[in-house]
Amino acid sequence: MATIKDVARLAGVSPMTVSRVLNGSGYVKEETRIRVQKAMEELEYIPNENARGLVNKKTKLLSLLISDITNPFFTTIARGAEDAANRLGYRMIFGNSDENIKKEKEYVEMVLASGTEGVLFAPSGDFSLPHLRLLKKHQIPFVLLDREVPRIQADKVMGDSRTGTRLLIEHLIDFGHTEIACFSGPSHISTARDREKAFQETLLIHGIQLRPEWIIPTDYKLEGGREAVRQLLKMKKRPTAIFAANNFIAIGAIQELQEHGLQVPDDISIVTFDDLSLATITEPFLTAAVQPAYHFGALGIQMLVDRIQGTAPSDWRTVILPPELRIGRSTKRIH
Amino acid sequence: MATIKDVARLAGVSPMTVSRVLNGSGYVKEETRIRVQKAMEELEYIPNENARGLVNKKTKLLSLLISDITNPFFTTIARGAEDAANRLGYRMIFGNSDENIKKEKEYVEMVLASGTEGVLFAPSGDFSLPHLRLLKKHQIPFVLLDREVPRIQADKVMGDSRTGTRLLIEHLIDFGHTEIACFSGPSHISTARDREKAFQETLLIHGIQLRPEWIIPTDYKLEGGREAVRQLLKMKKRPTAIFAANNFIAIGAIQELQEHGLQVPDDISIVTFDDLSLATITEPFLTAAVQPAYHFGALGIQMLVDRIQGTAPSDWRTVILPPELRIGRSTKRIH
DNA sequence: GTGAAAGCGCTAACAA
DNA sequence: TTGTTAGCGCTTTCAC
Repeated sequence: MATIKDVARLAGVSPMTVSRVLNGSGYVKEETRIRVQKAMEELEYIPNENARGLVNKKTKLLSLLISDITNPFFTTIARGAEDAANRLGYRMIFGNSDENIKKEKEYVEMVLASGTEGVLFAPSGDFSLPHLRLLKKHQIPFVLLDREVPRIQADKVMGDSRTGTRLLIEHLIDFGHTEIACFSGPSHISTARDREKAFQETLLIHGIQLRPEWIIPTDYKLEGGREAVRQLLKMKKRPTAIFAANNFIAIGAIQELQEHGLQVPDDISIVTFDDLSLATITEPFLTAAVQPAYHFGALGIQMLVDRIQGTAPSDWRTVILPPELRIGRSTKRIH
Repeated sequence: MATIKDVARLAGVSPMTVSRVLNGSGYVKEETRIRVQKAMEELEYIPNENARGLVNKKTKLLSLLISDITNPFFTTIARGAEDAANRLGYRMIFGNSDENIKKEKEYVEMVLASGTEGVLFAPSGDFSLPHLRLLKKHQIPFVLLDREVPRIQADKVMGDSRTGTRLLIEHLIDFGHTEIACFSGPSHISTARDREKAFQETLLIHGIQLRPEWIIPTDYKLEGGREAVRQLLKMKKRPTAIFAANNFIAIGAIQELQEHGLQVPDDISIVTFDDLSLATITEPFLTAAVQPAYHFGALGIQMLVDRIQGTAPSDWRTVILPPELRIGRSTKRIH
């Protein structure tokens, strides 16, 4: 592995001159520059970023921490983030916390240890607070993605859970449903709280009686949706529709319903947040409040880089990206 | 940001002692160790991995280069890789080459610059050769994933394109199809070549006449499938079934067919390699040769770490993971 | 224009 | 059991 010294020796200059050529800093005679560049190519020299970072703290490295790499919502965010980062001259590393606070901690420490200049952070939930505090303490700028964390000041790119939920529930009401269950996410995740609250509000506004036993808290995973269905099926009275707080819950629910011989939408309708992008093979199956995931990522990186380069306004910015109602085949008009 | 010196000062020892506590190397009096650990906690000390890597070349960092982060096949690989890496005490960074040789090059350089100990590499195609040579030159071990690259010696985790293709085509034949088109991938990708070849062989074995115009080369993306359909629809004679070389081609094809008023499987059947995991909402829609993506990743990391730690056999190993035929609703019996 | 010296945070090798 | 010295690959500062 060639070092700056090897290049210097081959080019017959000092390491310092090579460094100048590398960084385009200071004055270097055109002739010397060319000689150095030739030497770099010949040795297939690649500057050691660790060493560079050690000296000048500019690693041109950003991190993206997402909470579930198997969820298309987050991988699409990753794509948006990556494209934006490359456009702005930054490299990216990705970490997957897997909705797991311990893994998240490890990644935050790894991020700190790696010399990242900034973090795009999709927190696993409220318990992410200490991790964010840690980033603050180490003066690493970050942008919060998708989920709020109480008691933390930061730039944020958020969805609009309230509007999305309202659109979905009103679509159900429009289709004649008044008996609607809510498969909610974990209460330590802000979007889960917001969606559940908006669910209750929307019913209230439309004068629909709320049945507390139909609000089933679960997690944002397939198994959560399955478990919620099992609970629901034990009850005497069943709803005609389900509002699932995220895509995985919806799919798990559909799978479990299926296994119990219930068809969507014939036996029960279902709506959800976020789609599966690719799963929309023919017409979209899931009726969903679709969020612009790619823009979550791209915008987040933009804000992060603004903050790193000091071009962001001094007060924190929150951008809210609205969801769009996309009607699929998972909902059916009744009555 | 606290350094090892700060910790040393607070604990009243030399940096070297702190280093020993950190690494569990050498002898440290129990009492001293505790004092140092207290100091580390108090300062929320996180060792700078760059500096460590600079010294001892052991960064405990692995890289995964995948060719399309939006493809569930690859994200599932990522999960498998990550789990295995964590289990073995390594951290991971992910890079997405986006099937783009230029981006791939940038990532390889970034990987080299980052001090990664090894790379799990899903090459974008044959043109990845120079990048692999570069890794060799820098003595970074790597394991090739999913795709072969001619003229390179390496450990490999591969699928079995031949068997998978045969299973799919024979399923079609079994369903009465003899007029089958092949939407092939780019010829610079080994799996695409293998699948196309296996397609031809299987037809031959079953005495089915090959129609060269029905072999349509395209890329492994949605748009590729769409474009292939447009070409197909211009022809006088249309097949009753399509063999798509990967999942994205299949989906793009289905979408485009749909837009031309053709239904799958009623008007045309379709089979493909790899599923979309989540897209299998109810029963699986796509009839597919499903590959064990998670194991691709997990096994790849295992082999990589074996190589890094010198516990691998001296000659190169190739593991072939067989696909499984999963019959969905995208194929229909005819005659 | 170019180079020498010093140091970023850490650890291997050697001393004590 | 602990500390000192030197150096990983690079850049900053200052001299020439």
